[in-house]
Amino acid sequence: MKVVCIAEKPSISKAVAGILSGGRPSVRDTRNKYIKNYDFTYRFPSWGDCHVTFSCVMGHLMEIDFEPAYKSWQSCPPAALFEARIVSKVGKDQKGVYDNIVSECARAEILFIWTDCDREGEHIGSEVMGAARQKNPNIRIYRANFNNLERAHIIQAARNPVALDLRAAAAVDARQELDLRLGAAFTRFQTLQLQQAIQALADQIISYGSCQFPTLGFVVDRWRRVQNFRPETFWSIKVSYVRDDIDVEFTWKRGRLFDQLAVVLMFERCLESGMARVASVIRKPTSKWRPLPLTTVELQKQGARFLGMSSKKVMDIAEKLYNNGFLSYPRTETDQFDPGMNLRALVEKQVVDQQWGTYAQKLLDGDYRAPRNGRNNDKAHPPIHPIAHVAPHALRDRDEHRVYEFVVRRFLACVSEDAKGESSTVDLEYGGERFSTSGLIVLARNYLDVYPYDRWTSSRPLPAFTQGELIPLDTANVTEGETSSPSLLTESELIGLMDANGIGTDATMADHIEKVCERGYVFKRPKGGGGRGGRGGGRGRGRGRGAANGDNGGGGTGGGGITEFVPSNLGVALVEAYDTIAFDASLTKPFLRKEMEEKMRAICDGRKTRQEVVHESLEQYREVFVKANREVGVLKEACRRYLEV
DNA sequence: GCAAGGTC
Repeated sequence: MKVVCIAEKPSISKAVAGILSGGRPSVRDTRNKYIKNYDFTYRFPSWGDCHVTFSCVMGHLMEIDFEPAYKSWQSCPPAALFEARIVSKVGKDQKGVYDNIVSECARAEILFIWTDCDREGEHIGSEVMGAARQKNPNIRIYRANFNNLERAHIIQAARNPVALDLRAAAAVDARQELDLRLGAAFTRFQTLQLQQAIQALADQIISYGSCQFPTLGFVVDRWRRVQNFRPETFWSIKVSYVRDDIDVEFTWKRGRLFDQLAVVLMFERCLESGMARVASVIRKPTSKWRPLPLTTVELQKQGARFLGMSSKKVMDIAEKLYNNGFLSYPRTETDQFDPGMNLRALVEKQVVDQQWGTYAQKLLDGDYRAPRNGRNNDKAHPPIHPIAHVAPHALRDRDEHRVYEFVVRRFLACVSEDAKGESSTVDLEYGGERFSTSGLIVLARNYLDVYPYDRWTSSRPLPAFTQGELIPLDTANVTEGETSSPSLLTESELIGLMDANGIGTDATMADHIEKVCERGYVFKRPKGGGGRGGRGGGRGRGRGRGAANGDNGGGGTGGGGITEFVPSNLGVALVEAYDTIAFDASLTKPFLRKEMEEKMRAICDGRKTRQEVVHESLEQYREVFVKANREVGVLKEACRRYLEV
């Protein structure tokens, strides 16, 4: 019996073939330089002794597009793209991969699919199925259910083949079709209309996509909040008392109020009451939790915040480290380690390191703790962790080492003890008002010793207070302050918003951010560099031309500062126009994407068919499209206003 | 010349 196994990527086929063959597969080259065929024999309980060929694809095999007749932008009105026939073909550069599957399966009895166990993985599996049936329509098809590469888990998966989830594959089919139709129709519509109407946009592509537009929307939303910000004056009461040479400031429990008269009245009541009384003294143990296992989103956020790199750059580096076998797969939503994973063995690999080796050894000597579990599990990949130790000099690029170092420190922190401390809180009662101060003593830094990205330090020590004692305060004042302007979106915040709103996936978020820069919808600039407030802070900049501000190459290299996003005039105009045209269905809001997620879930659950979802969604999109066409004047007007000043 | 999703 011949069995052909196909994984989603080279690393998986290599790892699984290694486990099932007992480390001794024979290796054959294919027509793709990244892909090998691993041959070995294996006894499957249900199929007996088999000749196995283990190979893989590299992501999706097929791509969809409109029939060639619709290729030219002049060939049809954009609205026709809602009905145009779509064809599926072998992807560019995928011919060798495709042919390998066709020929390997031609003489096989069984196709055993080992793609990732997520929706896209089911879809890729269905593409592999199509290729396998090309020359062998009767081949039997199974799927492996696995979500990590632990030996026992893989063997378990090999012994218990399941069926491919064709509903999940159908859900992806629906998403692909809708993204293509909606994206292409609106891109052509906007581009053709605006190029012709506005000189400054004559040779610019004004693309629409269900991820790029909401990404732009986030940037513009925040920018508007900054523009519309007006400082407000607030008042508060502050009291202080010196004991043992320590000046202790107590803050008002009410925080701050925007009513000066009210604050003054309360303050007077305080003064009239004479002395303050210590209402309570509470000392209790406290701790600062160690971080969760590392996901892609978290890596990108922290990379932007602590390493000063763009999310794109962090991902590029992480992929490179993965391809060199230093890091595990960098695209994961999972923040729980599988209980079967041998994490101590991974810690052991780090004891040789100059910087954190001693710490790793301490973990092995007894400080090791099982990691915390987060709430996410994509059922396809473990959290990002180091696979091998890499000495600093082995990585020529300094940024590569900084990303590697972050992943290692994060991993070691995950399996450490929480930091421990003692907090003390002293509450005062003064003229019917409550005041409070608190102190912290860090008793055991624990994970903080290896994870400098978190800060937790002891405050100045508090003098001793006794509950019930009366205190003659040294100062008591009404203070005045102004609310301060929010700041523009940082990359870390943008990633957070995209994640929270389901815009893009772990693998694509950085691409969407890059895309809106490339289209000239938004610009990046060093945080704090642009000065804030004042109308026009972001307006004089960028004529909506293209990624102008010279950031493209080195996006935050040097490990330097944090960047923030400013919308271009074009970006602001687009958001404003679509908010006007159809606020409830604005294309720059995240909900189209959220609806899509819901629809895909409906297909997966069997509540709806692919056809039903596509049909009803197209109906809905067509309505928005018709409205946009009818009110194209609003779009043009907005662009004129912002671009032809 | 259009999307978003895999992966290299």
